[in-house]
Amino acid sequence: MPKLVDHEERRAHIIDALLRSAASSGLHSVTMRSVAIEAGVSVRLVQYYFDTKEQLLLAAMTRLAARMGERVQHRVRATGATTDPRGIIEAVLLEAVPTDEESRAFHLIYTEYAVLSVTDPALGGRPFLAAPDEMEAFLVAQLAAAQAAGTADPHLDPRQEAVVLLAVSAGLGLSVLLGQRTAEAATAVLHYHLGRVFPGQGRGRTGPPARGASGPPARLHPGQNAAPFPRRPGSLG
Amino acid sequence: MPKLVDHEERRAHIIDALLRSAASSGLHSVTMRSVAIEAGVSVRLVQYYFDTKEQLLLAAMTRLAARMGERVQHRVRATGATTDPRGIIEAVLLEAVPTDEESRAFHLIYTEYAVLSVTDPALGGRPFLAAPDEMEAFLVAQLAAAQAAGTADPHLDPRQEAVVLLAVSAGLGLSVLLGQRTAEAATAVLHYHLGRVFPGQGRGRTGPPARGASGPPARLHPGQNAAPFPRRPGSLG
DNA sequence: CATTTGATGGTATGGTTGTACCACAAAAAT
DNA sequence: ATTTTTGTGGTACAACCATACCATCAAATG
Repeated sequence: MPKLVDHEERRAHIIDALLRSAASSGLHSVTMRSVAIEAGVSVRLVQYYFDTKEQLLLAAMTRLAARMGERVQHRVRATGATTDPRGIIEAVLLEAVPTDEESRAFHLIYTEYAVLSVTDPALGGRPFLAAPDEMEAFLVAQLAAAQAAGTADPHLDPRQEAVVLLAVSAGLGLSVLLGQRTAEAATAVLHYHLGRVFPGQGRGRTGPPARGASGPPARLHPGQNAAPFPRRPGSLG
Repeated sequence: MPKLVDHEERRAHIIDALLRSAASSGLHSVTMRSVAIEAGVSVRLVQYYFDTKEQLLLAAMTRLAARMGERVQHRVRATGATTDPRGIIEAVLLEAVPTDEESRAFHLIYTEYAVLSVTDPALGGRPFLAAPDEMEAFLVAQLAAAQAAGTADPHLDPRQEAVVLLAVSAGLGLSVLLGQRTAEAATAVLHYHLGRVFPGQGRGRTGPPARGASGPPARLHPGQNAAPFPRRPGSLG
């Protein structure tokens, strides 16, 4: 063989370029050319390592799903204690709330892929079916453990509550992505809700809220965008 | 003036064609031609009533947002009683869960628009900013009323709880859209959660759940798609 | 009756996209 | 030293897209 080239490394490099390109102007606007330019290679090379655009998009989606798993794991590990169910659950759910620009870009592309995979048969949602299933089972186990330890409300149904938690997390994350809420507001709401699931005296409020003052305003002023990230002048065509 | 033509009626007809086209193969794949064909008119006519594609998409989004409001109102009115907060809230939140193909199509396009509006500056999310704000204020009022009437848990913070409810609704609806959950499972989870907010003996369970049997399974078998709607052979290109 | 004007069809055009094809260099294999 | 193989660049091509332009028909107004 002639030139020694690590194929996987090259593929990863190109995929990263795609993700960067998609982060700035949307997944729908990525083209073979834009990816090639972003990666600093010729279009031919993108063709060489991923025969078709479909395969490139598919590979990027797979990588994205894998990275999601790493992110959650990393967050849980960063919590330190792997034994406190509440901390673990909080870490897992908070991953869905984009805080800085990096995580915002990540979740934006992830969401775009998810929505795209609904209509595009080539993106049969395999990577999106496995992850939530595992996540849900994981949460069920953590909730049950917390109940056994006496920290979680024993009245809860772990199965249903796990689904609720996942939905709250996804819904809040999406609202932040859409600019309806700030990341801080979403985080506060998530903490509030966890306080209801874990009624320990830690964070949860037990008495009724003071009238007229119920924490930081959960929504923004109308017309004000929560996410002042730069919006490129754009296509839509 | 020559031919008598109701412009608004023509525009509505074309917009409906766009929505139908988007429902079947995704918003990203709608083109002037596809809309014209679906509407049974020439491309020139689409140009005539909406000068540019951008304006067409914008008009469709506006109509979509308006229709969302009508849908929620219609659902609330169909409940009959406009005085029972729980019923009203339940109706509002259930609207986000697509049950039949029609509502699935509607919510799919709505979601596609929402995601698209993040990256596309021409779709500055005005229609998506106003609706959730109103919805949230509405829920806050209903929750407060329910608390005053003694049907809702007085420990709740109406502001935060309204955001949680909205997030649960959106998250569940999205999961159904993505084929991760059936509409029935999502509805069951929503009922469960409302039972926790309204701890009356109506639906809510008070005791701890029986071990190993916690209602209908909230998730599907892996690999099985929750929504066997026809997926057209498709582009992705 | 003439003419203006709104509604419509058809077609041309400039640009973009994904992909196929051709060429070539360099290193390994023979 | 020749041949094969692999990585890379450039370019051509067919399809498609949004849009601009040209033409026409019909109706209402003068």
